[in-house]
Amino acid sequence: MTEPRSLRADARRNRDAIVAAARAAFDDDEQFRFDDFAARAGVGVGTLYRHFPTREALAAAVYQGEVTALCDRARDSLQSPGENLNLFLRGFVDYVVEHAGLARTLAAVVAPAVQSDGGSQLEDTVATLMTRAVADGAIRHDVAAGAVMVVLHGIGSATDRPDWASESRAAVELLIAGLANVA
Amino acid sequence: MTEPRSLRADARRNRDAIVAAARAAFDDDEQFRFDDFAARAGVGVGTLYRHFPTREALAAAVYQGEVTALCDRARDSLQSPGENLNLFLRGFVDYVVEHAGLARTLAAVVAPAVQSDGGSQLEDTVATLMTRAVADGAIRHDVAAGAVMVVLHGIGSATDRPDWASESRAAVELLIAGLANVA
DNA sequence: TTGACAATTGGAGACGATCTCCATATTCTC
DNA sequence: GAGAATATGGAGATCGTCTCCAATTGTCAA
Repeated sequence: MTEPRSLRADARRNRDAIVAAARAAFDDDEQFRFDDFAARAGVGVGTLYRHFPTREALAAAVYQGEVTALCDRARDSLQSPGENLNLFLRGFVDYVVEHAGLARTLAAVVAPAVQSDGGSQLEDTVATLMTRAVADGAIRHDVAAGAVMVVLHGIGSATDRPDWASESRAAVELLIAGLANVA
Repeated sequence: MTEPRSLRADARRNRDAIVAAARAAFDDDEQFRFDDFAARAGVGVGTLYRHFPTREALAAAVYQGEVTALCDRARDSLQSPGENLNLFLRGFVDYVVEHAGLARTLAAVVAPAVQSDGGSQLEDTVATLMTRAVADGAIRHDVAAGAVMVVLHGIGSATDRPDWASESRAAVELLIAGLANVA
């Protein structure tokens, strides 16, 4: 998914160091000049720019890692399809709430890049969970994954609201209620 | 709400011209250097900076105007409280979809400033509509306006999704379904 | 191991956007 | 209409972004 093209050992090391440094900085909600990420990762500016031509590219790489971690959780659950979906949605909020700084930064920077890589990974996971839940009769069949994504998007980008954490949880419950099969 | 402090006539004129120019530029999704807004409004850079110290401040002023226009609609409706709320929510999506460029720019820039002015105006409107709908037994009583705000936030900030418009409409229907009183 | 070649690096400096400052111009008050 | 208060504009300082290439480091065949 990332780059099957083999990177020279030092290049890969530097790349990873940069992503790790950026992740840490984002998570702490620190504000950095783009060049500073280089210093922080112990590499030169040139290196930073070769690996990540733009701030968005860097954010996308961090985002990618986060999303993968998040989606991996969806596989381990042994509940019914309906419960599975609900657990994933609630887990999503918990994760995002736990990493507010990260969410804030990523939401601000990553939007356009998201379509390409990690965005679809998240969407695929949601879509799969929903398809199974529909087959199980647990949720309505007439709702596309995209609608759910829009709500999740809101959770990720409303971090500046004073009462964001609890409101986000409430929004997910609202979402789950809306999805429920009322047949 | 904006500034009760009297501004000199020329100052007010310039301020308005800047906001109008910015609104137009945002709506067209044009990308501008901050200084260019000055030229566009026919004023000097200094004037721009005095009125709007930051890009955010300018975006917030535009946002403020938009939100006011939006909330004014809520007053004219003569339906039942429940229908009223639904109409407002659907109207919100329509408006935002209609002005995607504006939404995109504002969502990207305005986040922190939103709390102060226009943000609460929107939230107040939603809260009022919800309170009435609850009183009328049309929607659940256990959902705070904040949860709805988070969803609306998602609609405003997911503009980069390829199928954003229809997904946003679907998200609102999901929201309305979730709010429905299932008693 | 070693030499030759390719990939990668670092950071000085060019570039360009942002923002400050203040002499001048406009509006307001009496 | 004079003086005080307020607002203006844009030249230039400032500072973050990004390019470029000589020097370094990793790779691999012999």
